[in-house]
Order: sequence, then C-alpha cells, then structure tokens
Amino acid sequence: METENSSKKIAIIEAAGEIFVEKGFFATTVRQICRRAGVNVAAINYYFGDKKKLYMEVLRYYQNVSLTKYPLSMGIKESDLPRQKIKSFIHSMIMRMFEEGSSTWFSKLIAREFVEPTGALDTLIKEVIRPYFLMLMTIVKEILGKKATEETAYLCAMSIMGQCLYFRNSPSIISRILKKETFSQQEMVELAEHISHFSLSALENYMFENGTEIK
Amino acid sequence: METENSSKKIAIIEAAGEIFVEKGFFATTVRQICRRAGVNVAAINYYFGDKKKLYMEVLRYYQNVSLTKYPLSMGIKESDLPRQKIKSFIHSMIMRMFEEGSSTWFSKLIAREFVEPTGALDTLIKEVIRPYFLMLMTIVKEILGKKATEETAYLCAMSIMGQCLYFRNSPSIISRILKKETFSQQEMVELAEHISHFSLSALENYMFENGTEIK
DNA sequence: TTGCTTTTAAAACAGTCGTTTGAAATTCCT
DNA sequence: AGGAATTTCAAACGACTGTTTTAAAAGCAA
Repeated sequence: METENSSKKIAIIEAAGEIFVEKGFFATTVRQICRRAGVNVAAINYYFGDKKKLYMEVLRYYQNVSLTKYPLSMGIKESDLPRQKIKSFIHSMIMRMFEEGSSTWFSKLIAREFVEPTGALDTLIKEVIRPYFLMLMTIVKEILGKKATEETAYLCAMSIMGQCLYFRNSPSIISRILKKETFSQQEMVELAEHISHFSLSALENYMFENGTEIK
Repeated sequence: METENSSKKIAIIEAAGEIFVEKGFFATTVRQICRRAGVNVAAINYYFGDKKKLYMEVLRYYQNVSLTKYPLSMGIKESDLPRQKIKSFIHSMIMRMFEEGSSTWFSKLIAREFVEPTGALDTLIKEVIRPYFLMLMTIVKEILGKKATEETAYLCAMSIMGQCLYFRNSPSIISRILKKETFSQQEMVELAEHISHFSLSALENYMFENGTEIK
C-alpha cells in the first residue's frame, strides 16, 4: 500500500492532466495516459482505483499548484478602485487560462468542466469556482452601486465569465484570430484588455438607460 | 436504393437530433438513436452510411428547417436603429437557442459545435455561423462608429456571442439560476434583456475611455 | 539469505462501440 | 401472380473501452 506520492504517481497525474485538458474526460483513454506516463495500464487502477478517481486527483493536484501560484486574491488590493479590481480579475483569469505551463492545466480543466461537466465532480468544481465567482460578484456590485439587485450582479458576473470562457474554449474561433494555437504574452494582454474594457463599459452604464439613471 | 426521404429516415434524423443535442456527438450511440427512432441498428448504416454522415444529415436537415422558421434577417428592419437591431439579434438568438421545439435543435447543435467541434464539419458549420456572425459584426460596427477598427468590432461581436453561448451551454450554471432545465418565455426574455442591456452599455461606451473619446 | 510486502507487467475479462453480414420479410413493377 | 429490388432484422464482427487477474520482479527488514 503506497503512503506518499511516488514519482510514478506524479508522472501519471501529469500525463493525465495533459491529455484530459486536450481531449476532455470522456475522449481520454487510460491507455493513452499510461503510454505517455511510461507505465503499465494497470498502474492507474493500482494507484488511483479507477479513471474517475484519477481525474479527481488530477484536479486536486493542480488546484494546489494553481492556488499557490495564483492566490485567490489575484494581485487585487482592497484599496484598489473597483475598476482596477475588475481589470486585475479578468487579466488574471485570462492569463491563467491561456498561459502555457504545467501549472495552468488545472484552469483549463476547470474551463472544460464548465462546458462538459463530468457530473461526479460538481462539489470539487464549486469549491474552486464559487470563491472566484463570488469574488467577481462582489466587485461587480461595487461598480454597479447599491441600487443593483443580487440578480443583476449575478447576471453581469456571468456575462464576464462567459466572455472569458468563450474566448478560451472555442478553438475554431481562436484559430480564426490567430493561425497558431498558443498566445503570446501581448496577445493575452490585448484580449484581457478588450474583455475588461468591454465589461467595464457595460457595468459603468448598466444602471443607466438612455442617459438617465434607472429608478 | 432509396431516392427520397422515407418516413423512417426522418424518424432517425429527428431521434438523432434530440440525442446529439443532449449528449453531443461522441457520447451519443447509434443504438440509442435507433431505439428512440424505433428502427433496427443496421438502419443507420443502411440509410446514411455511418454515424458521421448521419450527423451531417442532421445538421443539414435542421439548417433548412431553422432557416425557414428563422430567416437570416431575424425581424431586423434596415430602417431600425442599431440599438434595436442588436436587441433583435440577441433576442432572436436566445429564443432560438432556448426555445423547446423540434425546429430549434439545430441551433443547439451549432452551439455545441462551438465548444466541442467534431472537426469534419467545419465547412458546414461556418456556412451557417459566419453569416450570422458577420451580420452581428456589421451591426456592432454601426454602433461603435467608423473609428472602430475591424479587430475591435470582431472582438466585441465575440463578446456578445460568448455571453449567449455561455448562458446556453453551462447546465450547471443554468440550474443555479433556476431549478429546472427549461426556460419560460418570460425568463428567456429577461435573459435576452440582460445580455442586450449589458452589451449595449458596453458598445455605446466602448470608444470612450474615462469619459473622453478615444483618438 | 530468508520471508514478507510493495510494485510492475502481460494477459485476459466483460462490456460497449460502430459497423457488417446474410437471410428473411416486404414492396414494387410488369 | 411471379420475380426482382428494396427494406428489415437478429446476430455477429472486430476493435476498443475501463478494469481485474495472476504471477513474477523488486524492495526491504530481519
């Protein structure tokens, strides 16, 4: 019975992470994972029990990595103006989702979960997503002002999340902007700038209609 | 050799449409389709060749149905103000995506293709998506004004599309707003209202920064 | 070394997938 | 009606899936 994380266990997790991100949970086969990790097919069941438990381990593993590299307060200072907070939030989110590197697979997996839920992981997902989403909602409310209802803030936060995930999760779209798969630092910045600008323009005028304040 | 569409062929297409929409191309099995259509497993291969060709037939079938029910000019009059055009566009898009009914599966399939491309169908997809997307871009440009670059209009159009598809394609999100799966007419209207309002607020101020016009 | 536990590895398992077979049933035409 | 073409169906095919088995190899404490 293994007690701590053997190197082989980690090799499996990392190989699995790559392929899960690339193809999603269902389209990924355990044999692909094992081949890339250089282990026997039985290793997954030996170390993790089954494919689904491995998937959860992958999420958990990258959750830790991701949370240490990108703390929940993503460079946002409480003293910042709401405008700046939103910018930081979106910027950080885009960076995390697009940046290439072993520590960002988790974000991509999460993004995929949004669109193609595996179901059994809802709790884990919500543990990670909800704090961010609630944080976004808080900032959104600061900008909208106190006249905004909870429902309004919720919808606006979803509009922002939707943009981020859409740009991330539509390969055919991405490849129409650029011919390549990856993004340069500058391109990511520009994308974040656009979403920030678009969303801020929206939020700062959301409570007004035709130039007159609502209610 | 069959020449025209037999009733059985259509039964398969409609059953396939339902399940493809619900589960996506890969997770749908031909046996499920055949069971729901009340035909033998071999029928799919007999009438369509294979699963992928059936999928293309489904898309083609609903493309025709959808295009007749929802013409490309979706209630938009050229004399309308740009504001109204955007509203009509988003409203129509949301309606098409959420409305239950045999003729809207196509839109849902398309929405799914956005996120989970089957690859082989890129051309067909683009034939349908592009006209709408270009139309949206045109309206966006009218609102942004002539100082807006093509790139800017493109990004803004994507932001709008992203919101629509995100609200549509995230079951776990949807079910947090409402407990049920389907939407009432009023809820759809409210959703469309929000996206319209959010996007219009954004667009109408996009070319301004801190109250001063850009450039 | 001895004995015991942990790890590896090939092979097989049971199940499902999309697809094909080949013969029966049905339809259609003269 | 007869006979050819079309359509249906149960069964099976081969390939793949996730998982289990079984036993040999490696590690390790005594």
